[in-house]
Amino acid sequence: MAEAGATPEGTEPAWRQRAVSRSLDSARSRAEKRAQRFLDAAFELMDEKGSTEFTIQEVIDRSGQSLRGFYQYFDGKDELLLALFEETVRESTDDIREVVDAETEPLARLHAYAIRLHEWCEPPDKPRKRGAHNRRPISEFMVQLAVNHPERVKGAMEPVSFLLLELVQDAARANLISVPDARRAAALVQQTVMYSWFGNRLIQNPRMRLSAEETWEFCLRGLRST
Amino acid sequence: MAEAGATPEGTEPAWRQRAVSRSLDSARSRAEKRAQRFLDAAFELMDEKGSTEFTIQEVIDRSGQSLRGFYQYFDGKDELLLALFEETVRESTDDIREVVDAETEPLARLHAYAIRLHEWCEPPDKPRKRGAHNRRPISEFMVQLAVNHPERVKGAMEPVSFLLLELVQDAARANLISVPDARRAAALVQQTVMYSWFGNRLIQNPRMRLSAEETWEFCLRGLRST
DNA sequence: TCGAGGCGGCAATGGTATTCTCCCAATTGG
DNA sequence: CCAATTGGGAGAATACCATTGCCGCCTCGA
Repeated sequence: MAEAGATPEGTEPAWRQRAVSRSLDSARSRAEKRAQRFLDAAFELMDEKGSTEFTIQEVIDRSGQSLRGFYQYFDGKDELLLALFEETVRESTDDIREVVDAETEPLARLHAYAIRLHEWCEPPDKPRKRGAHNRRPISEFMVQLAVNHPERVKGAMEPVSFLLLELVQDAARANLISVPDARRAAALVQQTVMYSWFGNRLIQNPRMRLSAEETWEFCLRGLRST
Repeated sequence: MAEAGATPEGTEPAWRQRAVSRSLDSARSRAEKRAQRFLDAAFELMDEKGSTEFTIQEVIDRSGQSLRGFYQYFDGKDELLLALFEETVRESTDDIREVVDAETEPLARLHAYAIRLHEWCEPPDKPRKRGAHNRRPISEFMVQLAVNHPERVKGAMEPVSFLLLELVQDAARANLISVPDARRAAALVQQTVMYSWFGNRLIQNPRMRLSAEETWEFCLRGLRST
C-alpha cells in the first residue's frame, strides 16, 4: 500500500494541464514557465500579505508580465487561486506522506496523518521548510472555494483524501478499527480534523482551542466500531 | 436547566441594539421598524436568489427606503448580513430548543440537538415553517464571516452554543458520558456536526453524504469516556 | 412661524476584475 | 531576404458594486 507518488489520476498537476492546453503544444515548456512565473508571484504576495487579497495588477507587476498574458493563462482570479491551492495540496501531500511513512503500525500511521493534517493549516511559528508556503491564507480561501466550486476543491484534495482512505482501509483490514464503509469513515475523519482547525478560529482563548491530539482521540473513538 | 429564553447576555438582539443606538432614543420604535424593513427585504432577496449576493441597491428598492437611510442603520453590507445571521440563529435556537425539550432523557436531548443542528443548514424540501428562511445562503456566508469576523460569528452563535453546553453538562452529570471538560466537548460536537454538513457539499454522490444520524453516532462514541 | 435635523434622491468616488484596442517585434514560410 | 502572421506588452476602457457626498424638502418642536 501507499506507493511513492500514488496520485489517483496521473501525476500531472491539474492546473498545469489547463494552463498549458491553452497554448500550442510545441510552445509547451515556454508556456509552463510563464504560468509558473504568475504562480510564483502570487505565492510571494500571499506569503507577504498573509491573505489572498492581492490584486491581479500586483501579480502582473511582480511577475513582470502583462495583464493580457495573465488572462491568456488563467480564466480569472479564481483559477489562479485554485492553481495555488492545488500546488499547496500537492506540497502537503508529500509532507504528510513522509510523516506517515515513518510509521509502520496502521493506527500509528493514521495518527500521524491526523496530526499532520490538523497542523497543515496552522501558520508554523517554526521556520517553514524551504520552498513551503504559508498555508493559512490558502486554507482560509479554501472554504470560500468550497462554497463556490465544490467539485474543484474536491478534485484538488483528491491526493490527501486518497491517502487517508488507504490508511483507513489498512487499519480496518488489521481489525484495529471497525468501520462498515471505509469511504464514509475517511470522509468523517477528514472533515472533523480539518474543520476542527477552522473552528478554532472562533475560540479566542488559546487554552480552549482544540489541539490536534484531542481531535484525533475524538476521531479514534469514533472509528472504534462504527 | 434549560430555562425558557435563557440567552447568556440579555435577550435583546444585538443588531437591534446597534441599529437603534444610532438613532435618538425617542424615535426608537420608528427606527426599529425601518431597520426591520431592510432586514425583511434582504431576507426576501436572499430567499429568492438563494445567495447573499444581492446588491445594496436591490435592498433599497425592495424595501422602498433610501440608500442614505440604509447607511444610517448599518455600517455596511457586512453589518446587514451579520444582522440576518443573528436573526437566523435566533430563529433556529428556538426551533432546536423546542425539539430538545420534547425529550427528557439527557442523551435523547443531545441526540435531538445534534440532528436538528445538522439539518439546520439544509434547504428543507419540505415547506418551511411560516416565517422561517432559507438558511443555506446564510450558512454559506457564515464561513466567510468566520474568516473575517470570527468574534462576531462566535457572538451570534452564542445562543446555540450555550444550549449545547447545558445539554452536555446535563449528560455528564448523569454519568451518561464522561468528558473532562464540558466546554471543549461541546465545541467538538458543535464543530463536527456543523462542518459535517458543510463538508457534504464536497461529495457529489448523494448516497455517500454523511447523514445527521451518522454524524451523531460518531460524536456519541467520541463523548463516551474522553 | 422659524429653524434644524431627518431623510429621499442621486450624482460622485474608489477599488477591482475583466475586456478591448493598438502596436511592436520576433518568427516563419516563400 | 522580405512580408505576413501572430504572440504578447502597455494600458485605456468597461462593468460592477459599495460607500460617500451634496442638495434640498419636509416635518416637528419651540
